[in-house]
Amino acid sequence: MRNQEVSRIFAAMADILAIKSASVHRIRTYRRASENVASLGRPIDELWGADQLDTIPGIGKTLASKIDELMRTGRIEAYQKLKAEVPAGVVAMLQIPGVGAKRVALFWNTLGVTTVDDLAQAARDGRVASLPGMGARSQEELLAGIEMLGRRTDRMLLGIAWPLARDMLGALREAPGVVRAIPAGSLRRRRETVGDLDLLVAAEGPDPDGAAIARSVMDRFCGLPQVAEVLLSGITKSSIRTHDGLQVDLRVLEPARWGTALQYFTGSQAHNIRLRSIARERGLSLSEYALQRDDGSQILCATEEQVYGALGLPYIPPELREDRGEIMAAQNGRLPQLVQIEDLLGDLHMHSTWSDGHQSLLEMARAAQAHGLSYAVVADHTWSLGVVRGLTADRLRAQRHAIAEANRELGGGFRLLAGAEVEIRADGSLDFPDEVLAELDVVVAALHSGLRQSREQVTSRVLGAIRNPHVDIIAHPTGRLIGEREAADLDMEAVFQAAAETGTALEVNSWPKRLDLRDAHVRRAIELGVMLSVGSDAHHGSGFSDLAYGVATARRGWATVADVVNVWPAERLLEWTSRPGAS
DNA sequence: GCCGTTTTCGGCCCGACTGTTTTCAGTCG
Repeated sequence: MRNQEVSRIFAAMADILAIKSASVHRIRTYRRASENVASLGRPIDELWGADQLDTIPGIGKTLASKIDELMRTGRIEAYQKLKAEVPAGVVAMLQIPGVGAKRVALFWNTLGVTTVDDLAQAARDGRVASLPGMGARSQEELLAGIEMLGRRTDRMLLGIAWPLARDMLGALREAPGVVRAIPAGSLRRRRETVGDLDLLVAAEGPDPDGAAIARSVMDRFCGLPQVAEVLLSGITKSSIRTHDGLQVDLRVLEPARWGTALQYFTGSQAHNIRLRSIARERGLSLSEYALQRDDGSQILCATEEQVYGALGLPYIPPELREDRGEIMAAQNGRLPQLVQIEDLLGDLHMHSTWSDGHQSLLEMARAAQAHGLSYAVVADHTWSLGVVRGLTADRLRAQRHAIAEANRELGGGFRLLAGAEVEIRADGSLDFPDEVLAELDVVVAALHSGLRQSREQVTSRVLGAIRNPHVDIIAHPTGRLIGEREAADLDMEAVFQAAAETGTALEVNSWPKRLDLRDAHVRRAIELGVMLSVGSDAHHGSGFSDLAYGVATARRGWATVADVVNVWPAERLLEWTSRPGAS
């Protein structure tokens, strides 16, 4: 799987071309190609093998031939040439906040600096301030930016960023004149990680242009307890840095322009560029403030539906706005009806104090019920995972009695189903024999060890589990932990095909750190006819709220209710687990 | 470099903020 390698090379080529002052459109082409390859969801090697590289959006003849060259020879001559032209240390200067390609070229060409350290020294010597367009102030900013490089934070998990945004917005809602306050940007699109937060506030007040109200909201924002540093503060836009290093941008606008503003600040950039092209075709110019006709008259949009409507499109849910075909789907009336959190009737993956959970069966059941579910599968770990007190066959049977008792206690309003999160062991076997699995309502199987095995080994383990007639769901299939652990080196195409054949569901695990399957895999799985289970993996009653992240990930993969098994009532689910060939 | 109801050339989104500037260039999203 060489998607990341191709993506990285194209991004690097874009950087170098920018420093060389190539056409901005050509540079953008490389960046877009880089992003599209990274979010492909299937191995680029396969597309290459099938001579289908040109089916990737933004990949034409030239880039396809470069990928082909990489696959055949292991290198891209044009990339090697570019790298030889611009020293790596010069390219690295692009990472400095406030420094773009033009300034990098300026520093390199006039000061002769070829590393960030050299550049810092030049700034300390005062040589930067004398450059055209630079001054004492920008020299200071440059040094501060270089300083920042060292303590830059990684992208933040969705599950951490979301509550942070919620808290900040809660405080802003109390400011006078604020009528709406929500997160925009990648957070609203529910990307698995976010690089910054974009907050959007609609405010109105007594003064005609709303400037005083906007100012007061900005002041409140810059004074929030989370703020470590104010980066910039204008009348429509302010940026701060939080104590944990996350940049947060706030925009304030009038309610009448909410639709265009929300649409614009939600992005993605690629989606917006495409949308604005469509506007141009209709003689309109789209900005965050309005749709403007050629004669200068404006169409104000208070809702996003109006924005899309004016462009002849239905509303496109934020999770789809990545320029991955959603606009064409919208034009053709083929947008998917995405699954919603309210559609989930059950959760097929939760734990209790019987293994490593923190609450009893009854407590977990009541928490699930409080989250709007009507059933949940008790899927505690099994004995091979000794560190979490995994269940032996005897304890598993004892647990079934406890589940029956809990169900009596719960009355008819909620139902616990008997299951287990069975280990797929390093040798490929499951840690319970078929006759034990056959006694369970739902069997979840998962990898927890041996994740670094060879592609052949680890893939064959998962395929074996999928083909076991008792196994209903594969939990967190790739085992990745975002920012901590790479996914196992699985042949995902083979996994999807086997799961589609056997009717085994693949989980979209809702833990913010997992989100596994990830969005691109969800989309590919659906294309191949795989059923999904959005699982909370809750170890505590509060864990069911993570389902929102799992649903968001499924939505980013274009999942509808028809693709998800836990939208079914318990009876239908049980029919499915006892399907032909299943236990 | 890509792409096509503007179709093989000539387009390619739009605006805020900042600093160094007397009208703009660079960066960012």
